Amino acid sequence: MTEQRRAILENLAQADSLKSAEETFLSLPVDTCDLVTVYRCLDQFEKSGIVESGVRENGTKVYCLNHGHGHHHHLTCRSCGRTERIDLCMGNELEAVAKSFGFTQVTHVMEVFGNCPICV
Amino acid sequence: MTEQRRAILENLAQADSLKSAEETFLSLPVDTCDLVTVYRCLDQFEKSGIVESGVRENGTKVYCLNHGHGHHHHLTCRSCGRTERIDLCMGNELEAVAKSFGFTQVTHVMEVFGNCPICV
DNA sequence: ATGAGTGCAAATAGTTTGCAAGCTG
DNA sequence: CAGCTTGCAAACTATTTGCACTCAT
Repeated sequence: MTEQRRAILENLAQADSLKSAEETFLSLPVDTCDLVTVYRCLDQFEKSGIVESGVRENGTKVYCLNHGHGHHHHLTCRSCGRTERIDLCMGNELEAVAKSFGFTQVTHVMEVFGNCPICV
Repeated sequence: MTEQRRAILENLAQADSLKSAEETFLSLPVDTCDLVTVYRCLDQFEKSGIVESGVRENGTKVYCLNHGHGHHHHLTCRSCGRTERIDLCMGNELEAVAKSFGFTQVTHVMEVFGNCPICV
């Protein structure tokens, strides 16, 4: 556990919405670490289950801390990026269908987008 | 309706799985058109509702013809790209939740991934 | 002929990799 | 000390943009 990793995790902990690697990097105190390091850390955090990830409409990967609250999804404002947590998920049903096709190691990505009330 | 567009649509019509712009381009007869044209056409087809799009795990955008069968999702093999259609969708529930947060113009992306029986 | 559609080149965004140097345990 | 971690530079992938040219209507 290095200074950089601690900083990244702290940053994510305070975030109220999902952030991309670059956004995380930019919201870190200057010279905390390199952007590449952020990519590498987030990637690793995800693999070890410390953070969860999602995708924006354009494919950008975004991350949030996995507070142990289990699997969930997000509703993201297209315009300001603000996010709300959504607990709806059909993971089990999906897994069942996928298994009926013989697929294994099933995972899914679901992201909901809209324009939040503030952004009209 | 140009020769290029017809070719792209025909190509999509024969495809048995979702394809990215580049994959579509590569499966087209040589010199049918430029890769940029494929991007532009797919983008426009999507806007006019002729095709639907999804995202791969890595964020790549993929497309398939919208046969008028309505909104649906896909189960994609991580390894060979083969896809199966999934009719499960909680679009309405999501929309309801989103609206309760005051969000408008709600859309969602959902993609399911796994390893198909052939690819182990 | 007029505007939509196209090709080519170049720019951009997001992400990954190689490698040498630095820190952590 | 050994190995994981970092920084920097550079490569790469997917996608977008500018602009002049061409084709369909």
